[in-house]
Amino acid sequence: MPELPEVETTVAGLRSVLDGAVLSRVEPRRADLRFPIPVDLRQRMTGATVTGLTRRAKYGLIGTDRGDTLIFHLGMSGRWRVDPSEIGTHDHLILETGAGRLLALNDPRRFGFVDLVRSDAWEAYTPFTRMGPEPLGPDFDAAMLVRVLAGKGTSIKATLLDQRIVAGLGNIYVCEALNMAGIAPTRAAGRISARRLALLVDAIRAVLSAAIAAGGSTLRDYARPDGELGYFSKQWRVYGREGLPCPCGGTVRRRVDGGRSTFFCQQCQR
DNA sequence: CCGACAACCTGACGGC
DNA sequence: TGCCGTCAGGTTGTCG
Repeated sequence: MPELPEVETTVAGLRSVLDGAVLSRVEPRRADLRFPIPVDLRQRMTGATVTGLTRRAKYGLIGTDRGDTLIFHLGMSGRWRVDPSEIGTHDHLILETGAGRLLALNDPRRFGFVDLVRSDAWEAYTPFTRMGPEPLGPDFDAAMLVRVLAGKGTSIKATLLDQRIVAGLGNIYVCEALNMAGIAPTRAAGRISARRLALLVDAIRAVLSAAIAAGGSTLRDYARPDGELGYFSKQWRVYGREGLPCPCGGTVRRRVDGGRSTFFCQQCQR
């Protein structure tokens, strides 16, 4: 489930294999995922040395010494397989290092994509120019939320899923954070007190940090050959738990908003 | 301004 | 066994 924590642990896993490595083989296995794979990707990346990996929102970035940065997005079902025993149907991009390590970008649904940008201009990459701050970064705080949510009639759930407000949250962690903060998902974003928005900021930071920590300590990394859920799924308070108890003692409910499931507790979320 | 919905895809799972 | 409906982590655009 690639939301911010999964991309973070994925990038950490890739870093241990790729950072400083030479890309001896770069092989797209098909012409497109959600969007076309750049036709010159193989030519531009093959033989390059990886100089660093980072994450922005739900995007991973792999920089090279040629001034190119490979950007990837995992969509709904994407993941990197590390040293797979064989290349499978949905392995769409293969990377091999000079040390013989193998990485395969696997994405059955192909909602993900890869792209190539000049490293000195990655911030100008279109998706990034419209994006809100990193939820774990210094620019995301209660004062900022108060400012951008003022007057908004949109539900707080839809608002937090809007990457222009804050970048990296998805359906799972929005449900979890709203439950932790005791805020009903349907509440109008502009009608939440500054005090409760401060609790929401804390909740978002806490749930993301805990998920990253679980990925880092128990999963080690999200990039691995199998497709098991990360350990953090065991810690879900409401997501996927319809009919089961909320930590407050209430019962978790499910509703559908804009075609997506929302899990929440009527007793403690107002 | 806001919510609903479709589209892009494949796979897993439950019911019969 | 198998068929069918439903659902799934994201994003973007359109419509009313």
